[in-house]
Amino acid sequence: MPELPEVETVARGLQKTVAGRRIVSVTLSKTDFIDDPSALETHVPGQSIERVERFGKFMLMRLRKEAAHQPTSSNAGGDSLLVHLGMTGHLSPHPVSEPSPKHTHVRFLLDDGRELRYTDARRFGRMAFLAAESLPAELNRFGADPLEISDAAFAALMQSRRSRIKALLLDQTALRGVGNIYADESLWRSRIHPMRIAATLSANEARALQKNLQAVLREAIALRGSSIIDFLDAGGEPGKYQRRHRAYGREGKPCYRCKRPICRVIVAGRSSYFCPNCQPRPRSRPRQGKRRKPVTAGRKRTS
DNA sequence: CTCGATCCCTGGACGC
DNA sequence: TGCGTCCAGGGATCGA
Repeated sequence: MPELPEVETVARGLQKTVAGRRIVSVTLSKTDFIDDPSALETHVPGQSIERVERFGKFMLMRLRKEAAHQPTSSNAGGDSLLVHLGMTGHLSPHPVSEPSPKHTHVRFLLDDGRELRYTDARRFGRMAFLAAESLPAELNRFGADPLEISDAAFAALMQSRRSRIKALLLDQTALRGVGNIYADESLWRSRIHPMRIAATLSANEARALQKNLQAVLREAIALRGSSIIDFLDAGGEPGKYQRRHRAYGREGKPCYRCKRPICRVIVAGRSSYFCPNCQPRPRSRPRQGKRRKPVTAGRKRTS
């Protein structure tokens, strides 16, 4: 499932193989995962792919109009194409002569005779053409990049939330790019239970989580991501990071630290793998309503 | 603010 | 061999 490292891998691959190419035409089949299919068909042909970047779990393809009088400042204010791979999305260039696999929903014909194809069996992905003026608002909906966030901002984020840490890590408006695998891996490394309330993490725990999250993401990028089901990079190659998983997908298998079996619980609607020994349950059950009586003195004024 | 439930969608795993 | 059922899971949405 493409998360930050997988998307980074694909984006780097596309940057090498299709940046600079002009899109000659666009062919759509299923379009229910595209924000505005006709805008895509209308505005993309004729533009060239200036750069391919990652933004959270999105691929951000910056376009440039070939027409002569466009602002030459290039990447500042062009249109762009946003692509989310969802669970099963693939985006890669192929010779047009090569038959398209099933579930190929978008084909961008390039000026060098290849085709950039988007295939996605489950169509959990998303594609959107964004005119220059609408890009900032779209990107602003998302939180900080976990690899770039400052220590202070990460600590402040943890302190400000009463949600369970696993849910917070998955919240794209808080941090962009973290998904189920890397959330679990970073919590395991940090010895933090997925149901801990974020604001109850100590300063040391928060710092450890930040560093471990960043380390996990960097290592995964170096190994070109995790291939669980069918992730493939832009060159059709699987990643290798799944071999390094210490928690994710290991229910019942021994913890790499203490040998006790890894457990699975559902948090934030997602399977969460953790070691019950190394990652102890929070003391009080999160959100149990009435615990103790309001006790005398101070009710904090909350609003 | 935060939660769980529900839906989207298809293919792979599993049981008989 | 074939069929039915369950499950995975990112994200949007809705009601609590």
